[in-house]
Amino acid sequence: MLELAVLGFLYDLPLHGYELRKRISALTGHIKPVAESTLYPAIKRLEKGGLLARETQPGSGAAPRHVLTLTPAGRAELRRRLAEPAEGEISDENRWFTLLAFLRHLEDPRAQAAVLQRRLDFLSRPTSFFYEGDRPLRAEEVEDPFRNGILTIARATSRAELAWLRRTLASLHAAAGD
Amino acid sequence: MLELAVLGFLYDLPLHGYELRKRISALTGHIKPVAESTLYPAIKRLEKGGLLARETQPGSGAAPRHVLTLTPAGRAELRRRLAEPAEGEISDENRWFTLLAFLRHLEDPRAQAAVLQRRLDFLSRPTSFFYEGDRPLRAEEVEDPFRNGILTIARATSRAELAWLRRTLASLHAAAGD
DNA sequence: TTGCAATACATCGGCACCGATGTATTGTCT
DNA sequence: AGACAATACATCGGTGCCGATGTATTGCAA
Repeated sequence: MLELAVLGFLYDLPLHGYELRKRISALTGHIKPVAESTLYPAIKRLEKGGLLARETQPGSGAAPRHVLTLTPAGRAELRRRLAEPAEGEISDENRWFTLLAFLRHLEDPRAQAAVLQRRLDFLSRPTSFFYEGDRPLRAEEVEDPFRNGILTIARATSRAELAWLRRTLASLHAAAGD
Repeated sequence: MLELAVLGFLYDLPLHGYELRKRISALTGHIKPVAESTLYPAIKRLEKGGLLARETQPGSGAAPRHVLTLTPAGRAELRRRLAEPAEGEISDENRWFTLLAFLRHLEDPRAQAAVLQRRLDFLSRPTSFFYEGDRPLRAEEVEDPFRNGILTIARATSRAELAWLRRTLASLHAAAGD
């Protein structure tokens, strides 16, 4: 999730770590804050993997800035991660949102549609948080008001997202000329 | 999140690790699968902390079962974690849902209401995933269809959850005689 | 002028998580 | 008879995450 965000933001333009941190905080910070002690090692990892290069730029701020630029390998890697997301990227809303935030970088509407389709398939599978044996329970069958809330909210989210997915898939298919 | 689920399930009745795993998988497994190699160390941790006790029960299955029971300290700890959740439990939907799944164990409707109120406050804060300077952008202002989707879906979820929160808070206050 | 917040980076130790792998038994399908 | 899934636990190495802490500068407010 973190690495995807780093690659995603740098795909647009080179940034230094601190600026990157502010952008990631704005994107997902209200849900799950990003610690500096997580970001800087992540940058180092990506650098060691040849996905980004750093150029030290003195002046302007306090400590010398390290401006980070994606290498061609880094650009390819972002596109790969967007086109072939792990199952967790599809099922976990937090990670899915991060992926969505950068999906435009995939350019090919067919590839974008394929990713949305995976999320649609996931949301279409009949799953619940609560079961009676193997049978998923509906909200109406759950007496506990808090567990009922989980199902009520999840259903509303699912409905809204499915509608959006279908709408967006239609316009992507139109764009691709299908 | 994992520890909370363990404590939550055992609050109802003693279970062995394997059964615990199945219940946790049913609860959150479709979002984020739980690995055995994460569960067993977590059980050990809680045991070492004096929150649960294990009783070896031979027979029945394959390997001898370790039936896990919450100690009084474990029961108190669950109530404490439910009553005083960390900020991440409030902001992260996955963790919030886990908390909701066991909030009934808190019994006192006033304490339950206080927790729901924290979530309501969080959802009421004007935040976005995208900003222009400091100003949060509305869905209508975001051209990228995927980022627009994030805001559209988040708004629908938020609306549904706020309605549920207000409804449930009202009935909790009624139950508490406020 | 003293102090604090913001800018900008970095390290370290502890710990949680996970995939891989191992052990052993029961039940079922072929 | 043999294969395989399910039951039931456990360990180990690698790695990512995080809080605490450190360094150094700029700029604003008390």
